[in-house]
Amino acid sequence: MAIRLTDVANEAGVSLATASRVLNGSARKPAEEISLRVRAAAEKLGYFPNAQAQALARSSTKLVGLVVHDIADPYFSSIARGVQRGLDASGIQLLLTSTGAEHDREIAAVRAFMSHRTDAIIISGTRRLSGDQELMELLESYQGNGGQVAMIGQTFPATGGIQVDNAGTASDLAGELLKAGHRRFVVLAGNPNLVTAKHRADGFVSKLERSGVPVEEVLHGAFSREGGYLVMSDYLRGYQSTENTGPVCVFCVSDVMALGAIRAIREHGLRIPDDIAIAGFDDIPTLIDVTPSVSTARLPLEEMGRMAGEMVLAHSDSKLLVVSGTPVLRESTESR
Amino acid sequence: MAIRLTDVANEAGVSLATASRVLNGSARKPAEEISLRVRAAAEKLGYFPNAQAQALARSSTKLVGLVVHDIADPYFSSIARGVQRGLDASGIQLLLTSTGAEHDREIAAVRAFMSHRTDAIIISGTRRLSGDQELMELLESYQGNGGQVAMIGQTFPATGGIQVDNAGTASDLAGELLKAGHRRFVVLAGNPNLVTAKHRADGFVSKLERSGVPVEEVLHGAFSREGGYLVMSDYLRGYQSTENTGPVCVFCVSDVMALGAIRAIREHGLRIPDDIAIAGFDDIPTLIDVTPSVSTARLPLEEMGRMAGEMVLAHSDSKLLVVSGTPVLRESTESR
DNA sequence: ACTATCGTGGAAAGCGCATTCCCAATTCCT
DNA sequence: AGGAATTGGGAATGCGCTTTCCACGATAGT
Repeated sequence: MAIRLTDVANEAGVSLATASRVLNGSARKPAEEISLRVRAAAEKLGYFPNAQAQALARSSTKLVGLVVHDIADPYFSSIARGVQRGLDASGIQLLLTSTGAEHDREIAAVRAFMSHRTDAIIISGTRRLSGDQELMELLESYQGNGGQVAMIGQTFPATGGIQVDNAGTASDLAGELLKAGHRRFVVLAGNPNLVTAKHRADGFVSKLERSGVPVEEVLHGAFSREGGYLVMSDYLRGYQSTENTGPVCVFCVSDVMALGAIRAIREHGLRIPDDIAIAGFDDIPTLIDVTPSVSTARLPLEEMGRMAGEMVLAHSDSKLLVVSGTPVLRESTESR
Repeated sequence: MAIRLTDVANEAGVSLATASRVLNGSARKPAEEISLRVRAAAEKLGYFPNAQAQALARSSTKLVGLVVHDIADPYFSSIARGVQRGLDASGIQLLLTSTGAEHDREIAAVRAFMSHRTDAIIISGTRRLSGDQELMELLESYQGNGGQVAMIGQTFPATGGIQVDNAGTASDLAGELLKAGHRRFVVLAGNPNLVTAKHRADGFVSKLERSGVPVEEVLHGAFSREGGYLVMSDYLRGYQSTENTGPVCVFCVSDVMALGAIRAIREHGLRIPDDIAIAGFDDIPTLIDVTPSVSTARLPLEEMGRMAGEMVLAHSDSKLLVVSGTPVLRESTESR
């Protein structure tokens, strides 16, 4: 069907071995004159190396797999963009899978990547408090076979990657909110089985406790826009901001949840931040177009993706990078 | 390094051929008892088929390539999610490349996909008025070798895909805006060399002309948030909404541009829609969190991606689907 | 001048799997 | 009961490429 290297070799009147040597990065460089002949032949015939065959013969596929929950979620798409950037120069292709946060599909994705013998696997999704056993074993066996693994957000002890200091960052954010004058807090903690959500909530809560301003309520729900919306709607049914205490400040463990919550607040006819203040986590790019501007803890999402990409390229034994977020207070938590 | 099919065959005490037959969808089904033995061996050894080798032996890679401008752009990430959905059931993997809208990288991406012998290539990016020759030839040769091609948005005559009726949709939107009472129009037309941008602008402009309400200005710039911001900022320097004519209605040829423009309007201290009205195109999911809600022409982005995915799976000779957008007027163009 | 090095191109052996033949064992038909 | 038709497993070939390993001529060394 397509042009093979053999055809090019014939056309150029050289052996297969020689053709391979000139067209691909071999250590041995054939003579200039021969090189030109081969290159000319390849050009003339429109030769494209068969990456599958190359992968089989060498033992590297030049493929890396990325698994995310949902590529249309700005959190993940920012990371994906970063990973692309990190891989860009090296001519490596990205195999992408959105799992919809379903555990089974996550595992299936990793299996598929293993089948495709990707040189590395990058996983950006939230680890669970329990039930990650199978995934972990899979990844360890993958690593045992020479595969690189980097996780973004939460890492496994054995795999390494980019670890976010969720608790510390949430704690910092709580501190800033206190400084800003807030004294009433509620947290939308998302799914308590996701370690990311849990660490963020816990970090926030314990900082406030240490400061003598315990949170009023910790509400659980889905770790999504929908979850933020529903839980917030529910909460608002009994909500009152009293004159003397001022508005409650709601901390959502992700910006996406915060956006859902904001929608709920609006529908309830309340004003932000006058009647209720709100803060998120991540600083997804979407926030730039939201009014009022929403307070959050900024994570260098794209950068994190890039680092993960570069990390797996480096082939160094799995490192662990810890990144912290920085609180950024905006209009949504302004107190008057 | 990893377990091979041969190992499984040995473990099960059968031939390589038999092992292959039971573990992969072969026409010939070995006896039940043998099948069980092989499956048990595979399980025990932790066998993963080598997709590269399979691809070489069969002649299909179970890979499809998707090229977009920027995966972090909600327009493209919506489409990407749709494509994933469309491919989901079939166990096909997605090879993703963001090109940053650079022509060279677009071509490089297609080349890479061809090298990887992807079964199909889906391209979602804006065609140019000129300079697409090379890409087109590449795709035709790819098709000649049995590859499926689907383009999303703008298609090449030879390739097929999901064609958006940009002109017609823009025209409809203009019609609605007229009905809503607007009489002064400006269009931020983006990059005039992108056929998508051009068709949208042209469709809008000509509808208004036919209606006897010619647009006041057509402004060009980058087809991006930045572009919308800059061009709008520039325009606003000389802007006045007079009492008798009411505010100008600015049509941006994409939502992303509209968001940039809105930022500019805000910074300029003007209110939407009181001082200036604005409409976009695409209805990207991001809009849901923007206030005031912005008018636009809704495109079923995710659906388009899904259709493209299913189209290339169908292996039918490249079809062409035309989709139209539907105008949806929201707060940003409310006239009082 | 003769042997000990290089430097270079070619032949051939895989990489891991699908698949076409081929052959032995059954089953079927008359 | 005997041969034909059928079933089911195994040996071998090839997918397109990389990479030893060889052979050969050119160069250098003493």
